[in-house]
Amino acid sequence: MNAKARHSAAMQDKAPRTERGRRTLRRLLDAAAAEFGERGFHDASINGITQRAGAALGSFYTYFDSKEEVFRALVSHMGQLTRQFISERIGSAPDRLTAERMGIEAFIEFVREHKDLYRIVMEAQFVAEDAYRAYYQVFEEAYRRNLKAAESRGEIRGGPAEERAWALIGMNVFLGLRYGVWEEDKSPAEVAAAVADMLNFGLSPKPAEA
Amino acid sequence: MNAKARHSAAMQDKAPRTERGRRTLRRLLDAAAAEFGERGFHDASINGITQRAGAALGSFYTYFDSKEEVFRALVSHMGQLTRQFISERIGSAPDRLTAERMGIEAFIEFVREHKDLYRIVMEAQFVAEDAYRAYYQVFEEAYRRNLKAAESRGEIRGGPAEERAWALIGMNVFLGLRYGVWEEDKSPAEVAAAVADMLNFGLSPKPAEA
DNA sequence: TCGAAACATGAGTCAACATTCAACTTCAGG
DNA sequence: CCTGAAGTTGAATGTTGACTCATGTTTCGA
Repeated sequence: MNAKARHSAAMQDKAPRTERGRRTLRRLLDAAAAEFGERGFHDASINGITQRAGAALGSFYTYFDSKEEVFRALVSHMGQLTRQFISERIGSAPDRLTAERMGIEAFIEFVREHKDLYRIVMEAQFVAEDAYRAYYQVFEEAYRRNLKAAESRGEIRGGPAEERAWALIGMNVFLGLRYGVWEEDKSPAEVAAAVADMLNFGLSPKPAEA
Repeated sequence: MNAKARHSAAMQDKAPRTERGRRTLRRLLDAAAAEFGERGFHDASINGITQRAGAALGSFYTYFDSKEEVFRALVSHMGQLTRQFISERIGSAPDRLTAERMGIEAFIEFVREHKDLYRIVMEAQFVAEDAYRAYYQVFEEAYRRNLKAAESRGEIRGGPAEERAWALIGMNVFLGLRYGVWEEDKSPAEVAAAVADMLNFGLSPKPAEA
């Protein structure tokens, strides 16, 4: 996916045309991720971004229309990275329940490796709510599809896919926050195994009615 | 819980001493909740708050030291309201699994009635992270205690309480966001029932091994 | 080699608040 | 009906930082 497509229509005119331009854009994007991740949207400054990127203040506006636009670009970028990483990691799962456990493990690992971008996604709820909703909407749809498919294969018990999807997303998000961003005191595998057990068999000591 | 205790040591000197003062403080608090809830921390202005409260700009500083301080006061206030509401609602539950379902239902209802305060809590992650962590820490501890107790009563299968607690918190948070804040297209009871089934019996079509 | 398109630069502009403060009002107790 | 503590007022201050733009430099096709 190239820069032009990634940043949508608003960027058409600002897309770099030379190799030098592409390098500068990349540096600005990396710098912005670091700046936003460390200081949050409002405390981040364009100055800080260009400083980190080793570019002049004005250069920022050669590639972006506003502070919010880079932010949105980063949210969208994170969405793609995440989906790609997770889907690669759970691709080898023999069934949905295993996929669920591997997904949790992979997600926590991923968050640890991309704390900056992850904080940006979470902050998007307040800076670019539409981008935030879109981000999770995509996950919800994927989850729904996967749950339906697994149900029809008999891998899981039948039930409403939408509510389950949001519940699973919430679980992942908070596990990522607690064990990925806040503290790394437990291994992702350990956390995933613990939660997967609850997810597979439930909390009830008695099995479900037929 | 009175205003002095609620807003901690930092407010000692600013506590109102007369009835008139208490009324103004209350108006400012309500106005601040509305302003922060609607516009977010950074777009909210002290001017907007005092305007809504029908007070003068300077009066704000008679009761608060800074913009961030009211914000923190509101986060803490929301924590108390939430815990009180939920615990009242699940007080009558015969067992933990029922409590879990009732808790989800109550939480979604509560969020619907307090959208402003709920957005403030979520935004606290970026405005006052310590307050945000403290908020969820309290829930985690309560969850852990409840899960342990239920386990020892044989109401639920044994397992790691901490990971389960964070998973359950995440579920509730996202269900509250989706079905409480974003869209009210499903009844809280419906959502709670759907998720409680997954929580009780798991997704696996086969029961857990002994 | 030349010219134009791309790109880079950073001082300067400008509006938006958070916060302060000195003057003013209210009101209860004496 | 006086006095001082409590509360109210909003103009003024000061800072901050996004965004502009005129000027300069680099790249590259012809």
